[in-house]
Amino acid sequence: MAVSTKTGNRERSGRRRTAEICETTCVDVRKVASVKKRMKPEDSMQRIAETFRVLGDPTRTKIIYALSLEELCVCDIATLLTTTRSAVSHQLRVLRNMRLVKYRKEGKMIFYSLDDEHINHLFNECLRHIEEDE
Amino acid sequence: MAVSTKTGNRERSGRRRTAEICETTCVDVRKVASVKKRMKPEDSMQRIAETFRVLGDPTRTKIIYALSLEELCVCDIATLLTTTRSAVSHQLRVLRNMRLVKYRKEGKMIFYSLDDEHINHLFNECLRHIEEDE
DNA sequence: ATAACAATTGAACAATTATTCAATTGTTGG
DNA sequence: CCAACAATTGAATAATTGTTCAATTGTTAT
Repeated sequence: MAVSTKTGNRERSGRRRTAEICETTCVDVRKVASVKKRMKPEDSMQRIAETFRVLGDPTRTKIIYALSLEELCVCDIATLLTTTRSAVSHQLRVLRNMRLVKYRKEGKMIFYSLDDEHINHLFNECLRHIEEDE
Repeated sequence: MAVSTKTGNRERSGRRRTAEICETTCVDVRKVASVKKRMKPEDSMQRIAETFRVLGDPTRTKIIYALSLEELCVCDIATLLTTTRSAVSHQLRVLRNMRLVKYRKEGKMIFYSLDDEHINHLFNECLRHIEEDE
C-alpha cells in the first residue's frame, strides 16, 4: 500500500525537521512534475501490472505457451505440465478472467485456446528480451 | 511445485483403479506429445515467467513506465509514486537484477534509466492489449 | 574529521497466492 | 435413472513477497 513519506511519520524521533528536509532536497521538482503529467492514469497502470502478473507465474506461462501452439483440454494441459487437473483449472480461471484465453465446449470436454494474438506478440517480445544479451 | 498426478496419490481412497483410468482417458496422447516437443526448454520458461512477474507489480510497473519517460533518481521516483525511498530502492534492486534498468552515479545521487528498448516494446504491446477491446 | 544526506540493506510483518484435497456440477452412454 | 468422468470450486496450507522501520554505507561540503 502506498503511504506518504512527506507527512510526519517520524514525529517521535525528535529530529523531525532534518528528516523532512531530507525528503525533498534531492528531488528535481520540475522533472517530477513533467513525468507525472505524462504518466498513464492509475487504473491503466493497475491493469498493465495485473496482466504482467498473470503472465508471470510459471504454470500459467507454460499454459499460455502451450495454447499458442495448439488448442487443448484441461486433461491435456495437466498431462503436459505433469500437474493436477485441479491446479490447471484454477489457473485457467485466472486466465479466463483476464480474457487471455477462450474456450469451446465439446461434450463434457472443454477446449482452451488463446483469446487474441496480442498475447503471442507479448510472449515473443519477452523471449527476444531474455535471449538477446550474453 | 509440480507433482505427478499419475502416480498413485489416491492409494487410500480404495478406488484406485477408477481414479487412474480417469487420469488418462481424455488425453490426446499424440497431441500432447507434439506440443511437448515444441515447448521451450524449462529454464527459458522460468526466465520468461520471472520477467513477467517482475513487471507485474504495480510499483515496479510505474517505475518502469516513469523511467521510459525520463532518467530519474531514487528520490524523484519516491516523490512521483508517493512512497518511501526504501521501498523504491528495494524494487530497483529487483529490476537491476533482471537487467531491466541501469544506473549512473553522479555525486551521491544515482540516476536510473531503462536498460534497453525491448522493455518499451513489451510495455506498449501490453498497453495495446488492455486498451483494445470494449 | 564531522555533519548532512542520498541510497542501500536486513529483519519483521502483513498480505497475497499457488497447490492440494475433497466435494460438486454437468454431460454422455449404458 | 445410474455410473463414469471431465471440469470446476472451496477451504486449508505453505510459500512467496512488498512494505516498513531502523541501521548502515558512501559521498560531498564545511
